[in-house]
Amino acid sequence: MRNGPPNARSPRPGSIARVAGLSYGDLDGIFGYALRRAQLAGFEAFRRATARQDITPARYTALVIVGANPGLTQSALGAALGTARSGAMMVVDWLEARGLAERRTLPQDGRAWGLYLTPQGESRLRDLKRRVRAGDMQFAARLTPGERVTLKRLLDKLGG
Amino acid sequence: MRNGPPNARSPRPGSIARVAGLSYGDLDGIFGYALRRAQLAGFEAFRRATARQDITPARYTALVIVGANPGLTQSALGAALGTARSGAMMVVDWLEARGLAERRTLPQDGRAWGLYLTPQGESRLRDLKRRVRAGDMQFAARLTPGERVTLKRLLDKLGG
DNA sequence: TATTGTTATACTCTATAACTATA
DNA sequence: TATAGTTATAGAGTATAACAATA
Repeated sequence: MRNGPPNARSPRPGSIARVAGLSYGDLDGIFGYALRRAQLAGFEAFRRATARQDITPARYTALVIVGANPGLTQSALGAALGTARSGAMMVVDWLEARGLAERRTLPQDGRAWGLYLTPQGESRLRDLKRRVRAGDMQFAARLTPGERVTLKRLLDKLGG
Repeated sequence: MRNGPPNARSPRPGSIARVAGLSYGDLDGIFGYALRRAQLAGFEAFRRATARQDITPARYTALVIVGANPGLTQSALGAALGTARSGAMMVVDWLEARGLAERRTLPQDGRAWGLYLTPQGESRLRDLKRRVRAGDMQFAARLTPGERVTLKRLLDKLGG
């Protein structure tokens, strides 16, 4: 059963704090593992920044991308999210059910929908952007400004 | 329906290659997003390195940690994996069903099991370590040696 | 009382396949 | 025939709660 406030996300696996006295063996030599740990800390920062917002990283990503690419099709959104069409469908259903986005027919292609944020979606996105940026800056504050620039450059080399 | 070879993992969401001509808006300024992209690339490297092995990052992590901490309890393993006891149970069931690990009674505590790798588990782990290390090095080869040292240091500052 | 392991259950996410309507 | 969207279904992963045995 859920124990959080209504419409809140269930707690993330999130904090995998190191267990004192435990050996992590080879894992500490694997970049993939270090990336995973850092990314979970980033998830946790996102979760804190969007607490009681019923938002997830995937939903936030969809909001940002639709906002930045009005008229986008669901297939294109699915490609951007790295998910199948059916997954994009569910995200768009979720956004539409909350009045944040809408599907409009496209004159040039009767098969596809164009996706657009509603005014409430735009407003909601502005608020979420503020929260997420602030949480992300707080998360990255463990690094110096120079380290942040370096990290961003190296991550982009690895992840595109 | 599954389309891979028997016992293979289903394909990861994995490659979220950038969609040409799409704007990613604010996402490119968020460390959490860059971390997520890089980590997915790392997952993909892990998947390639362990193809047709029916292994997952979580199972591999469990193997390494049990191997490095013989006699570990399931609760401690769950804490290391950042999962609930029931989740640790399922991983251990999986390892035990394949003869890779075993539960032994602990004289000092009748409630808990001690976890140990079997000889097959040790052997399998040695092979997997070779594969994972090689895949990880290939993945990180996109960086210079100096960049790799720097990245590891910065990730550890973020993820513990 | 608290903790360990266990079981049962529910929920989320995602992939797959089949279907329709358009191209 | 190919593609966009839709629907239904299945599987993996994980959290929660309740329980028995032990501390």
